[in-house]
Amino acid sequence: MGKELRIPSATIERIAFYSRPLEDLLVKGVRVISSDKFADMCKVNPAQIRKDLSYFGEFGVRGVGYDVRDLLTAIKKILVSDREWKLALVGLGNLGMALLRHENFLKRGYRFVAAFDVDPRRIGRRFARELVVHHVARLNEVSRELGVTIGVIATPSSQAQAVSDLLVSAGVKAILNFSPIHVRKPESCLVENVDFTVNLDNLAYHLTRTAAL
Amino acid sequence: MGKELRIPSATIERIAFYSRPLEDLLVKGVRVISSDKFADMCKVNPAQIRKDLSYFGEFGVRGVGYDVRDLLTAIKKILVSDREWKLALVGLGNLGMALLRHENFLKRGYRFVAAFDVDPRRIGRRFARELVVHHVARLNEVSRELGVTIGVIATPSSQAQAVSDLLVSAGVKAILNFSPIHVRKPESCLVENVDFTVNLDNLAYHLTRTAAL
DNA sequence: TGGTGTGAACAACTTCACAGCG
DNA sequence: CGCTGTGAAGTTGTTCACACCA
Repeated sequence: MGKELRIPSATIERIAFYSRPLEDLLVKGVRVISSDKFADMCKVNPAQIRKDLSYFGEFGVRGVGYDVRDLLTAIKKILVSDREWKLALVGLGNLGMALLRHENFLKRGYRFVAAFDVDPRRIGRRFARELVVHHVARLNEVSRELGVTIGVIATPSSQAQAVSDLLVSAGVKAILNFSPIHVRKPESCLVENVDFTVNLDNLAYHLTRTAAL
Repeated sequence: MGKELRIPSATIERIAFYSRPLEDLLVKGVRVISSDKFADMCKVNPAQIRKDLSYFGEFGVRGVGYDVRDLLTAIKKILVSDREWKLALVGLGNLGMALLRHENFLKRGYRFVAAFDVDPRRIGRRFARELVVHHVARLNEVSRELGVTIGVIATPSSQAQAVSDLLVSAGVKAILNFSPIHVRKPESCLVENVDFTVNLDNLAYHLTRTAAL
């Protein structure tokens, strides 16, 4: 019924994921899908899907299912990925470069509008039309000017805390952190950490438990 | 007490994370740490840390705390990251290249021993000492020969399912999947999915709820 | 004394089961 | 009739509180 109650963060993550299979269905020309079939695609329980969606409203038709296009639109609205978010990248090493060039971000409304590094060989380099690499010293100035809302840290971990502080003082309210340390930051700033080796550790652990190698 | 009981998967993920701050402490010369202080570093509840560790044994000393070096060793043993795991990379686009060059993997015992692509310009290219890029057609043969245990998918999503099937048929038992689709695979094969845009969706959602922009 | 290890209380999340509607 | 939406039951994970030990 979508009453204004506390929404489980697990629900948000699943909702974000649902949009991908929905896009597939749309491309394939599927118009309507039941929670049962969709659950199958997403590998979750059908009730889970119904409940997740019910936090935000009533999107289905009883006896029929969900209209694929409408549901996708609704989800994008929920996630606020129906607007464009401006990102700043800090650190243009291998990973940073790959992120800049990664097309999925732009497809989903996340646009890099600024990039920063300390290496003189990288400064001044140009990507896409509008994106120039600046020295980190100009982070505050440039970020504010361009209206950056999300910062992406792709520096060595030794720099991550300093970069985070800079981003915070530049008014950036959310950070996606690819360095393997948890940065210290004020309450008002949100951080998501991404560390691939944690995923590998997980696989390694479960590999040795479940399947004998 | 470390009885052989079911271990929460959330515990495994945290244990994997604990090793990072522990390494920092070790470098700084800190010998012993209490669950309180360590919890502070990791931003979790102290009881959580004690309980997580207690699933695997008794590592602490009452009235004192945990020996940093011993605990780190114990954790590596738990995660089986005290041995080397052999990885195969499929897809040498921007992301794939960045992963190959990313030093953190090797530091933590994950070594790329093979790489595959379909682009003729990439095939035959050499990385590090021992790593040559092969055509995907040779995936089965080369992977078996080198004893690959974990496959990493960094191809466009259109190829992800086919690559997954190939890896499975080459006897690979675990996959780290960077493409934004959930691949279909047999029970016996473990998959971890990584999709940065889901992290961004999360940030975007919480940004608009908590802080007014 | 001070900090671990852990049963028991609590909180969060998931699944069930079915009423209710198209 | 079939499938959604949802309270209630069940499951899993987290935190408390304190016995116990170095």
